Amino acid sequence: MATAWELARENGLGGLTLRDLARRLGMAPASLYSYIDSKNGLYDAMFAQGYRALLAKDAPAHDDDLRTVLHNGVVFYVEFALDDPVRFQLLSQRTIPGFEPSEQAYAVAQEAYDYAYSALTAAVEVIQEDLDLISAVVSGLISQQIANDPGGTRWVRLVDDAVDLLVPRLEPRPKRPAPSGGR
Amino acid sequence: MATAWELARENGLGGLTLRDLARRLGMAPASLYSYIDSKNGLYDAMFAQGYRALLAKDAPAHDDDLRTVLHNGVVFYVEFALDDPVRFQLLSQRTIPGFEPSEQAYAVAQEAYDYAYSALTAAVEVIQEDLDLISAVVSGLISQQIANDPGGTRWVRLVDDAVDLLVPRLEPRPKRPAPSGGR
DNA sequence: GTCTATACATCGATAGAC
DNA sequence: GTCTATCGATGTATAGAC
Repeated sequence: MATAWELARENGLGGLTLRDLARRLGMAPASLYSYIDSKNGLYDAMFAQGYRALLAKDAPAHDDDLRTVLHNGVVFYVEFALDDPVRFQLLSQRTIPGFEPSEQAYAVAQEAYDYAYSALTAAVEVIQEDLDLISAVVSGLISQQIANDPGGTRWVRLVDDAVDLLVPRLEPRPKRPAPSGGR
Repeated sequence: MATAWELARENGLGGLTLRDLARRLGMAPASLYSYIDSKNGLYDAMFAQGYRALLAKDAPAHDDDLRTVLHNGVVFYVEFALDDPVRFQLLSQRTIPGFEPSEQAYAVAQEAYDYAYSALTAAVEVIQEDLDLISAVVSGLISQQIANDPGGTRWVRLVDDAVDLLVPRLEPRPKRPAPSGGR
């Protein structure tokens, strides 16, 4: 798996070939089929592993201040994505023709997203549209950064501005701790 | 070109093969090389043609109201993108391994972006960071829509909300100081 | 079980005849 | 311009040695 990621980073996600992988592992290409059932099976394993890496990353501490929570959450995910653009491409964009994550792999993805949003949903009352808007803004920053200024900071440095955009929309609905009963 | 787009829409951008293209055109695969120099050359021609299609699309009329200008502009580009998701993938995402638009094709892209932003830049004073933030939000909405709810409206229907997010950031700096009083 | 060896269809691309 | 023939590389798959 590590070697597969390595090659994907070198030659692009779609540029990954089983023959290259076998060569670097010192194996015959056919031997790979003892570990994977197909190339898409390899992508599927990488997909799940990618989201497990997100789950393994230390989430920012929960906080009372909405802006802090949102800011830390956005930075958390942007860091994760830009740390390995190829991984982001596999996890968040549908770019490999014919590849569809399996049900099990998709379940890991779902769990990871819940994890990534946990601090936010704990801090304020949010509806699905809020999360969708946030995901659009954040993934937009990341994908523009990767596609149009790889290795640079042209869009990453707009993270604070993006948070400023989003905070007012979420602010009017502070979550009440519910002193008596509730929950 | 039309047949190439047709096949790309059917089999995905990366699923386009010269053999399929030749077969549908009733030619031998090798004959294609009288018209293109390589498969990436074909992608390059499609890239330029895609942006020429954006330039050919009727831009929304300029308007005094910032919100209207921004809203129309966002709808203008979102419509263009979702009208042909494969085209959006080629034009705005770096998804084909080894493909890099040529200098000429990139010039068309630049011209198209100036065109797409013309109404906005005419209405208010904007800096590069404003445009980058807008492009991130808009492309984020589009790519999330295509990747996670193809054919649906889950993210498209958030266009108004996205505009609401952006307007306050652009508002405090009206371009026309207004002859003597406030507008 | 894991490997080597090999086969097959398809891919982008080239050479050369007409 | 279009064709046939062919190349090396690729994904996939099977047979069989150890």
